[in-house]
Amino acid sequence: MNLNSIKIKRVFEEALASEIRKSFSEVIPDFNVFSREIHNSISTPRPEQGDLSSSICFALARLAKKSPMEIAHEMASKLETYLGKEDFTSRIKNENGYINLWLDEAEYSKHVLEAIFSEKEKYGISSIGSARKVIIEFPSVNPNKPWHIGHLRNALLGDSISRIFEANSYIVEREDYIDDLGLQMAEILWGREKFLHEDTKKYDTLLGEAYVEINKEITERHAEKEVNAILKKMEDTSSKESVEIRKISEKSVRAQYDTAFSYGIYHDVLVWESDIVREKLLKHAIDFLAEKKITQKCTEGKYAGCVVIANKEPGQATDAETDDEENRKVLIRSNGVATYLAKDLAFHMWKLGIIDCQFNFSEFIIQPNGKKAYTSSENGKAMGFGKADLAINIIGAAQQHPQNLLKRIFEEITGEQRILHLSYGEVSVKGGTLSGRKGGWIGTTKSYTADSLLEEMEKMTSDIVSNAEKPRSDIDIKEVSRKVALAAIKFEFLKTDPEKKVLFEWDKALDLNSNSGPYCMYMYARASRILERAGVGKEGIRLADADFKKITRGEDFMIIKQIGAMQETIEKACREYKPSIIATYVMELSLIFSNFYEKMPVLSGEEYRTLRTGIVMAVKQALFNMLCLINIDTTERM
RNA sequence: GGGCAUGUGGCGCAACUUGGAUAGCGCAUCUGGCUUCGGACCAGAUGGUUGCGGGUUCAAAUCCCGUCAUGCCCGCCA
Repeated sequence: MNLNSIKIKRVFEEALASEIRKSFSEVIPDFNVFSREIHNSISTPRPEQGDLSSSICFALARLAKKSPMEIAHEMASKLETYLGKEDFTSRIKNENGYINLWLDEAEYSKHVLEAIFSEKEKYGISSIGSARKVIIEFPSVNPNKPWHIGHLRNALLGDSISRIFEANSYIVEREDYIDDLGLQMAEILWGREKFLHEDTKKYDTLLGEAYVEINKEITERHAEKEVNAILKKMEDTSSKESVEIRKISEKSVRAQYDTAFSYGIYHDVLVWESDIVREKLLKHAIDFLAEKKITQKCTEGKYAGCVVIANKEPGQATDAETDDEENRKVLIRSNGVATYLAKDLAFHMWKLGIIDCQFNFSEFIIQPNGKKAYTSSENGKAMGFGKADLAINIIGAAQQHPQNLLKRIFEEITGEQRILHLSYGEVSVKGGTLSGRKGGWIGTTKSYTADSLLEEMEKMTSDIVSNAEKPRSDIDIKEVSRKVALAAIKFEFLKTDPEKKVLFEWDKALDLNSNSGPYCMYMYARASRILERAGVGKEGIRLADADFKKITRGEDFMIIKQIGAMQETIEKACREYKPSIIATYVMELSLIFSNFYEKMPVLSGEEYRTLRTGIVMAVKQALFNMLCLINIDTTERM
């Protein structure tokens, strides 16, 4: 059994609960409520105060009308009987009213190293997902432009969240929604002859630049009606307009996916708006909602002739008195055309398997990781996509309201919370926004595309790699500088809480001094070299030869504790859907490791050698596993 | 007008969900450290009324009320 930080916490909690039940049950009104308080009272104190700590005596003090110090003193001595070798607990002390628990550092270290050596890349994974299927949608960029740095944030978040959910035993389907029937594509169609010319440029960039021109022209010539006429024709998926725009879109998406691949981002399935329309998914959905009486058809008033739905977010009352005109949202306009929300509802019904609508799928592309990405299509065959237990949408904070509406409607339909919206703050640049319409992504000197960001970053890293103080002759400069560039970008984007908005500035983005991605990679490379020097090959070391009595209360044990907390961290990142939690963990581990090898020589000193080599091996594995969750590649040398 | 989010040393962030011991990390600034397992490194120092004002509590960055600032959302657009 793997006794990591989660289980030790539970052991401590149970000991506390059982002792408190014995001594304080008379003053505790509801023990179930109080056990929650016990759970929350446990935290990790600073190292000199122990390995786990509980502040529960303060709560008991009020109930029992005694001082917390007194209670802590009595409790500590009673809790000593719970200490046991099998839990690796060795000491209980009370201090200032807190109860502090110490682990047996030798035994716990041995246990953690054994666990990580036997589980290797599986160490730290959790089973909380219990094979439930989750469909994660990202980044769903319109096919009329290249990915800019805002789309990149979305894609990196989606990719990392996918990895984190997989590490928690969810079955993950990475899905990308392509809106090839939107207004923007109609505009492309309107102006393609005048503005879209073949070029050596990447097709998505070509299209994006042409689109900005086209949009300007439409505004100047007041051609909105002509565009709308095209849009209407596109709705018929057999029309030549629809067929042509699908062709243009596919070419553009392939170009966008070259960008995705350069960042190591992959998908399982692409779903196209045009296929949704062809398969009449929308009609099925509207019928379903009408049958459930969730929607209604208005016959009079402002929304006469429309199909509408209550405009309320989760938790808001849906009773009749607030159910006036203002609180409705249109699904089908009086002219019979569906709104965006209606389409989104229909699509989510497919995602969650609420209505049965079989799309056909065919192979879209074989990705560099060897996995095929499939696409919905007119021809092809039925496959097992969709029908998920949970749908996660990686969508900007601007869409909070429609996403909440969506969540609420599905809560009404299914009676449970099966849609999650991972909302993230938008990326802006100094001059303004990254608008696709106005071309904000084009920038003034360098364009704010994901492609040029990687290109610029690679220039920087290749410079640093080749001009290092002690240049290495045994590395492939191109390969290493690309890996470092990617690490720098990914770490920078993922270390920040998704909720925070980001102001992108070139000089800050390219400042590698303040970036932790390469630092963590460096620590991995250092660990590799130490092991190489130690002569550790594939067979590893004999842990039985390690003298665990030599573990101190310094950086060595801090590393052990950090590694023991890996599963806890992976679960937390999943529950809160925050890759930044993983990034912080990796950063902390790197910092401790750096301190460790500075202070504690690994190779000199026979009696320490096997033990510390083992710790270095464990660090290397832990860094690898966790960096993988934020899609950062490691390198043995740099 | 209504709703959501954000506000923490000069800068960028963490801790807020679940109140707890001295508010943690990086950059920048200053001072030190390589004949030693890789200097993309390490040690030390300077720098904070956690936007502001109340309240709850033995205890508040964290919870509650108010307030200010910034950004976003609120269409028979997508």
